[in-house]
Amino acid sequence: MGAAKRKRVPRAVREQQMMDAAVRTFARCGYRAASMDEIAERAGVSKPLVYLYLHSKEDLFGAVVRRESAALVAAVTAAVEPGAAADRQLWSGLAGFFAHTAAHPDGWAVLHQQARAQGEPFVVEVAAMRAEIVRFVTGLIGAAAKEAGCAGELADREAAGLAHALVGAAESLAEWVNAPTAEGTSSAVGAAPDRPTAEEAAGTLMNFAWTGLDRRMRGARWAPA
Amino acid sequence: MGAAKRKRVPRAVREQQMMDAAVRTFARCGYRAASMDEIAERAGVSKPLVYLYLHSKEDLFGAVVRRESAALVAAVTAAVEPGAAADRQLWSGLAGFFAHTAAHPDGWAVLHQQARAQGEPFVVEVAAMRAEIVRFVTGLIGAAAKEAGCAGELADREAAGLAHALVGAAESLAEWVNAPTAEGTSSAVGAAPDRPTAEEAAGTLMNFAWTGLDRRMRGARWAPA
Amino acid sequence: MGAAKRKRVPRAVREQQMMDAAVRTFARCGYRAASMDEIAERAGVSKPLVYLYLHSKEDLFGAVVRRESAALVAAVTAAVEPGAAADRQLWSGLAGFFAHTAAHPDGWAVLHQQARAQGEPFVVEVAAMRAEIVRFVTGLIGAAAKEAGCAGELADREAAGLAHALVGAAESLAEWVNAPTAEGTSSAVGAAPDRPTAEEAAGTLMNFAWTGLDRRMRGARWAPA
Amino acid sequence: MGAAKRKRVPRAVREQQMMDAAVRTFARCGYRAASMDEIAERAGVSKPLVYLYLHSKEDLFGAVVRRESAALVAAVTAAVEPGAAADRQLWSGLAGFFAHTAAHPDGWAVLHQQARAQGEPFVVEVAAMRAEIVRFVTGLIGAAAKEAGCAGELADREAAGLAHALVGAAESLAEWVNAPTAEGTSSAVGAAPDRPTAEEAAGTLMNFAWTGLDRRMRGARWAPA
DNA sequence: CATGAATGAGTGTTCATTCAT
DNA sequence: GATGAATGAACACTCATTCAT
Repeated sequence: MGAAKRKRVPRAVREQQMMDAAVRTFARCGYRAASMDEIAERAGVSKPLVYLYLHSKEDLFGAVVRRESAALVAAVTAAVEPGAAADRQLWSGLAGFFAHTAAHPDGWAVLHQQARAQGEPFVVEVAAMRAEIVRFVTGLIGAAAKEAGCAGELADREAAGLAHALVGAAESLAEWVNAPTAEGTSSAVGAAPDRPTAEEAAGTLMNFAWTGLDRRMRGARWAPA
Repeated sequence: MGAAKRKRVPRAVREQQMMDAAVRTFARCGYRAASMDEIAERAGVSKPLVYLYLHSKEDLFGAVVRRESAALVAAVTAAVEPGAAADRQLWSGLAGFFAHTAAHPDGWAVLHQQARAQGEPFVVEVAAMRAEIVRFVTGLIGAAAKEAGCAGELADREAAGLAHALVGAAESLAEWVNAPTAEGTSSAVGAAPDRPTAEEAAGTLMNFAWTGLDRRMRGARWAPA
Repeated sequence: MGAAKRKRVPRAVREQQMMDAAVRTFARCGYRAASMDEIAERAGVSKPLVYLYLHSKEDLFGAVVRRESAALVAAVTAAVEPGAAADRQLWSGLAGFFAHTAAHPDGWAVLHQQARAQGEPFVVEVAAMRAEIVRFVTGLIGAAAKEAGCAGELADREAAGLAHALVGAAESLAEWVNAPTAEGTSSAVGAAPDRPTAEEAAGTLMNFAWTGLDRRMRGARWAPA
Repeated sequence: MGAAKRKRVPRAVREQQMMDAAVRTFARCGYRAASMDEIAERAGVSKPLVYLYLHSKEDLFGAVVRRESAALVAAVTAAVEPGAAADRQLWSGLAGFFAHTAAHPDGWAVLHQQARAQGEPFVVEVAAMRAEIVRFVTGLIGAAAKEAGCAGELADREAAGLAHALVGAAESLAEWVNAPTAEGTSSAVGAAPDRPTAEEAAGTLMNFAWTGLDRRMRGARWAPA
């Protein structure tokens, strides 16, 4: 009696609620500044329950990082059309990336800003996820080169470098595009009219990157002199 | 005996020593996890002296961010040849950027990872510095468009977007190139034994970006269909 | 084993224990010199618990001041016989005051010496309590004047001044009476071996003050010439 | 050169300047909260000089207490007319007391609020000074009793109690009278019109106390029944 | 004589974490 | 299963105090 009796909720659901609260809190305060008290309160449970289910702050953060990493990779993977041409695949993957980060800014902040700022265990985890994406992009670039009929022209190492650059460009663009206004909900009914959609952002980047890649794959080169 | 008892050192010098220690500590532990005790010890002074000169942890971090920001901007600025062609300027600026981040990884980590993960005062400060660089790159892209004789073709807003993408690509490449070991998990290509020089990294990026920009400025466009 | 490990005690009780410890510590060391460590130890709990319940040193001191103020006012109020004559009421109130300060010397020290030596928030609080008592005494003086049939003779402002003087006299007497040892330096009379009871002290003060008030109310005046 | 060369000043003068600064600082912040840095700065000298002359914070506070004690006693002593009648002497002494405390509120605050709130060494010192004044008043009361021709009627112990009460009443009245407006300068050109002068305050107190004493000395008594 | 440089020791405060109920 | 009660360990910050110059 009294303050709205807590409903009995299965463990899996409670864990998700806790992680939801943790994502928000970690994104807004940073890993260290976020307190377990605040997370528990935001999740609407008592602190010992958080420890019972998720064992420690470090474990909780790790779980959050893994969940958000998986969600991002899943979103990008689901966005690409498997059989399409390499450029089309790249474009749709980028669109998926922009859409997901726009829809889940807190998750993206945890991955991109918080996890990378903490020590060993987390940087590695998020780096692995990023490496997976880079590898995927590297593959697309290689495939495109093959499609263009000039396989040997582009060394594996250079392709990897280009993929890294492209992924970095996408991240930077995502931050720029999502920055000014605050946490939009997913449905996006009231989005500002001048904020580009995910597809537009992907188009802008392709416009810049793909043409460069395309010419590079055909043997063009820039030299300082 | 032992650790040179209480050497008298002028204030300006001590402040630099403290900030050096702070850069290392903040880069390795993050802002919150770094303790003033550790910073003081690494600087070879007592904690009260740090407070006497730099007033608070927040002030110290701010001073560090400003010093490293200024150093990075100075390095990039010093690297470009003022009268040269736009592409040449871009290349040399990129080379300066890669060289500086490779030479000062801790400073770069503080700017790129730590300061952006903390709240209001610092994100703004480092964002301002980044904006300055983006503006410079935007200017170069505009100049290049003019040199190429196709001024009206490229909207200001698109040029800014391209600049953002390019800076992001450079940051990403810098992290890849300067990484202690490769982040590959499975088989992968792995890190090359010979880390590329700053000029090489700048070349790789120009090779990818400039050719794309060049074609884009001449009206080429990529479209999803 | 040893000091009763972690006994579970309800919050309300623990808070009183903490405040008891705080009263002793603040009275003996002063507000600033008292350390939260010492208070916690004397209360038999750990420091974080003190902070969990009482939030800060300032809050703790404020809570102590309020509790002791209320206790003193309650003791004085409870001592007076509501229907009695004004002089009788005054006498019994004084007796209550002397009895309470003698029984709770630490509480009295916190109110009279420590709280008044600290800044804004506390001086005001204790001044308000004192003003309440002064107001009560002022009322009694006025009532006595009416009883004596000479209402207009005594201006309100003079009555307030007399009340202030009387309260000050009582405070001073209380300190003298409750002093651990006499403060005489040279020969002096020294402390009497038998400390007067509260009723005796009240009598002494009435003997001095009431006769003066009585004559003053009948129009007597002292003039320097 | 540069910032107004400090004039060479004899030690005795410098010490007085330091103690002036200390009185202000101790009165406003309290003993513990006052920092030697602030005192030195307010005195316009460097901190080591304060230590050279006054050895420690405790010594400095002690010196201040002694100086202000002596000044108060001297002011009261100088105010009484040696040969006059006892009541006249008491009145003029009270007037001296009110005048001095009004003119030196910081000194009075240090004696009455700060010194009494600190531990052993200072409470004793200020208590001794107070005892001296109480003894003087006790003597006056005895003399008055003798003048009134009823020596045996008033026991020494009761006279001492009355003196304590009278001194307490004076202190309380002084605080009431000096409280509302802030630190007036000594000359008192712009004093509020409704703040009583020292002579008026002394008159009020005599009006109340002396008539009571007078009757008491003639054998009158108040009794609870 | 006077001071900038320097520190040991301590303060209030917070947090992740556990147990008894 | 869920929670109020409780703590060990650490951290940012301050201050009285002393040398070397």
